[in-house]
Amino acid sequence: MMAGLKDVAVAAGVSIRTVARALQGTGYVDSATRKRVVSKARELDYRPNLAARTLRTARSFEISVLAWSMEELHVNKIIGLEQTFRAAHYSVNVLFGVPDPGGSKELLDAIRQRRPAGVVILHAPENVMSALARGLNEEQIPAIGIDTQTPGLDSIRIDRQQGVYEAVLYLAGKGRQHIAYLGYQHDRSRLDGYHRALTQLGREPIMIAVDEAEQFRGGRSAGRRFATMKPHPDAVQAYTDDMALGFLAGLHEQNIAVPGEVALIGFNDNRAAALAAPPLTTVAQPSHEIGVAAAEGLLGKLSGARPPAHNWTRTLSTRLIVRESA
Amino acid sequence: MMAGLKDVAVAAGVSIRTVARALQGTGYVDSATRKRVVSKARELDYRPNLAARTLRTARSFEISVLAWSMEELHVNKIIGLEQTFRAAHYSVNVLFGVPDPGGSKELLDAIRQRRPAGVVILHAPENVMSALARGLNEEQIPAIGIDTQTPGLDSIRIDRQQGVYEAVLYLAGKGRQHIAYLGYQHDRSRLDGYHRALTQLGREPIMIAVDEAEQFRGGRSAGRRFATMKPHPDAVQAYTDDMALGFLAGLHEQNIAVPGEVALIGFNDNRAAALAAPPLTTVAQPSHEIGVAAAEGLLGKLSGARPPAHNWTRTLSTRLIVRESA
DNA sequence: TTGTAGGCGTTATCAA
DNA sequence: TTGATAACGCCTACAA
Repeated sequence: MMAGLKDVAVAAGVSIRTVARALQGTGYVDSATRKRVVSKARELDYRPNLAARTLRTARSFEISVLAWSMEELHVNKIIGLEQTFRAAHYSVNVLFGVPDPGGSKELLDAIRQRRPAGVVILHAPENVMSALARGLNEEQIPAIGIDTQTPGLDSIRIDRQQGVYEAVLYLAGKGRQHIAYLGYQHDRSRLDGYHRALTQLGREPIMIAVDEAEQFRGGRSAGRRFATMKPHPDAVQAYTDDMALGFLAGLHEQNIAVPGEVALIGFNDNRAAALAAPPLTTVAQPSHEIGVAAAEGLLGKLSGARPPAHNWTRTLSTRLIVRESA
Repeated sequence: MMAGLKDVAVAAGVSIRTVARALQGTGYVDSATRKRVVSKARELDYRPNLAARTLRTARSFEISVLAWSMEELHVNKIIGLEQTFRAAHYSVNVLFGVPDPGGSKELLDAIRQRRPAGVVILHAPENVMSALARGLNEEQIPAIGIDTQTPGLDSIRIDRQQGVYEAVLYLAGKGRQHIAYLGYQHDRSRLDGYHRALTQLGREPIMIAVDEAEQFRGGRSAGRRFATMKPHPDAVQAYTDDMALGFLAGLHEQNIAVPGEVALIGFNDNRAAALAAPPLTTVAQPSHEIGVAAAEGLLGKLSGARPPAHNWTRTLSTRLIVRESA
């Protein structure tokens, strides 16, 4: 059996209370006593019973992480989360996607029952997010979002705009003259970065608009049309790696050389980017770091520390990974 | 505040003992009373306090999942695990890799402290595995492995041999005459499947041996040598998608057409396979199903059900995903 | 500086 | 068929 407070108390010849004080370092304990207690505790391999502690303090040491999908990019964030929380003696449990759309109620119930110390919410559709944020607020459960924009929910964000901006300047620095953007018209963040860079360079933007929801296919059909495009780009910044890889596939079918004829940069640094022919240069999200930052933010809240200026919301920078496609 | 047993008891005008009996359906309760209790419980949205229950019963409803890396293939397994366990009212918490090699002690401690109802172990180096399996055995914590071979640990396995066998027959069925295997000499499972198929076809095996640990690079340099190979294959079964994609990159540099000149099949169905140019035909692991099977196995153990013939160990089949490369 | 005692919400024993 | 009541292991107000 695993040793409890009482076992240690008996072994050290003191009361339970003294053991508790000695172990958690709070209150006065004679230093000789403390030493004896600590050594006995170690010897018996004492571990607090978390269930008892949670029952007593009404405060669990679990963090629930809510993920609607488990796309590759989330994985490293979650690893960052888990490692940081574990180091702080919290354990993480991940709840994966609620299938039904009206299901935020059900999800909230699952969370409430688990009574987590805090919740991390990965990016999800806005309606789900706001319902959830409201619910957690009512329950007084501290929460932090990753890549969310919901009002009232602190969030760790990624500066996509700046990432694309820098990538485009990199392309220009390599001597590319006609730098196009491949992506959706309606999604602003990256597109704004592109426009900012082109304005600064004093060049005309070239938009290769994709309207297909499936990114690889959208990129691929754009790649197939490449030869007919006017003006003819010699560089392309894509919305994501998926789309860039589709584009690459389309170009490949047309025997257009990358980076010879066109340089290509993706976004996200999916694993597939490194495995492409040629390996894709791309703008990487600092996924692991994002997870760590979110965990730190939530731990800050839990510790009751005074929030910093931006209320725990932070924006992290991307990093350009140069491979062979540009 | 969340309603407890006592609240329900007061509301229903009975003792808490009766409420407990009514709710867990054990022991005699007057059916009218039961109805009243149940309806009150629902009305008050009663949820058992899991910490209290765990403290009392010394039995948690948590499953620890041990993963040393979070490579893409593991993700779907873990999702399958989590969903299956959640449906059975268990929650899953994932512990990610211990960096230090002698760290299985530390990991074991983390597990012991959490006192999980059971543990799922994803494939890891054999020395770690066996230390862990022994430790869990000593602690009497039920465990199941995924893709492990450790004696004494039940495991859900994948029939890679058969998967490659079928893929090679598929290539032959497409009229390919010279089917090569690209991979490591020392790794038997897939290679055995390849040899079995070639023997059945009455053809000579063609081995393209890779000795580089980094699979993409190994595959790529093999692809670059392709033109000089004798006998000259018109089809290749690769060890993994990573290696296949490297091979594809090498071929691409040499302007060798796929599947025109060479057909190519990968293994694993990594996401990158679908995003290649051309999209890669590959042998898929039934990852989600593996997770479900592991969860079911462990739940079976937990329920104390009599183990089936193979002691909860099962082997699942792969599935050929036909895309454009073959 | 140390110890006693009560309670967190459940389950389970024993009586009624 | 139901109800007091003890106990799980920990934390902490209060007393010594």
